[in-house]
Formats: sequence, structure tokens, C-alpha cells
Amino acid sequence: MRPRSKPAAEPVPDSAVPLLKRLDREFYDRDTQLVARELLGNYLVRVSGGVERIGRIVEVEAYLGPHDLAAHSARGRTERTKIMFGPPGHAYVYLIYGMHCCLNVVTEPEGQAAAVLIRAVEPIKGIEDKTSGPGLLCRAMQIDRRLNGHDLLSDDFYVAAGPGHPPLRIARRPRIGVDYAGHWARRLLRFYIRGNPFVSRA
DNA sequence: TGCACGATGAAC
DNA sequence: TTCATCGTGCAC
Repeated sequence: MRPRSKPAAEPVPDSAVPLLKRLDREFYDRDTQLVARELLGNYLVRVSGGVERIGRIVEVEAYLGPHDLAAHSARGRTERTKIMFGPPGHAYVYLIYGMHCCLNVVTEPEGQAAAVLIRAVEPIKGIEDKTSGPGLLCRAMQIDRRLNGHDLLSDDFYVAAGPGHPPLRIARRPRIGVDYAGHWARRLLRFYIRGNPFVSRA
């Protein structure tokens, strides 16, 4: 195979990034709050246009299922939310406010419409723009609705295990922007790495 | 077929 | 606090 005639880009492996081991299906096929907490510190990897972008997940929110009035699945299975009802380990990407995309990972067994919203990542590799906020991180990592339903065990879009150390100090807070959800708005379902400067709101 | 309303971000 | 901007879900 001949070398590609692409201009000398950047694709040199960054020695600061540990070996990336992709999370398996079983990781996502568990209790949503547990998955949410354990996603913190792991690497979100997106490969597009020959460029690998990596962000360390520092802030997430858990959406527990149809009984959770803040979850999109609370209004039942619709064209938009059908991915949430599908098998775990897939991306649920939707457009919000007519202009921003938000990324979720689907959790729990098929039929249980739960997911974890990725709210912020810390830039690790190949990222130029701001990543503190669900819409911003999608823009910075080239994630859009074409990835809705995408399998997160694929080669171009996945989550890989972080270093696992040092131990994370995790904070819990109410979720953002769900005041319409009654008492569910007060549940402590937002998790973030305490003190991390890339968290969108402390 | 029409319309109200966001799991946001940026500006003022 | 206001506003940009448009797909979705549900009312009619």
C-alpha cells in the first residue's frame, strides 16, 4: 500500500494518551446512575476526516427512563426517542433549541429507555474548540445527528477506558435545564469530577 | 397542517 | 435576562 498523498497532517500518536481500550457492551448494560458515574474519567473518541479527537469525560447526567419526567423517553417511544429504547452502547444524538446537538449513551437492557448525557469533556487530543457544555463538546468533536443510533463499539466513535487513577472525587448536583420535571428536577443526577476546570457548571 | 417548546450558548 | 433557530410531538 502506497503512502497516502494527504498533506503531512497530525496523526502522530500522542504519548500523553495511554493505550486506549474500548469499553464493552456490558459496561453500558447496567444501572444508569452507575454507568454515569463510571463514565467519568474515561475517553470519548471520535475519528472523522482522518483526524482522531479525544476528550476525557468530566461531566454527565443520568436520565433514568420513562418514569423520569426529565427524560425524553417519558413521553413514550417516538421517532426521536426510539434509540433510547434500543440496545445499550449506542449513541443517542438529538438537536436542541434548533441549533445544538447533544450526545447521550444508551444504557440498560433493550426496552429500558435510559441514557447518560455527556455534558463536558477535557480536551486530550485533536480538539481546538471549547468542550464545556453538551452542545459545545459535540461541535468541537464533530458529533452531529448523523451519529444518532451509531454503535459505540465501532472504530470511529467509542468510549475507551481512562487511566483509572488517581481516584476521582465525584460531585453530585441537580441536572441542568429540566425545571419542568417537577421533583425529578431536584434529583441529584448530574455527576462531575470535582475541581475539574472543564466542568460546565460547578 | 400548524404551532408551542425545548437535556443550549452567547450576548447584553 | 434575552434571544437565535428548527425538529419534534401533539393538537386540530
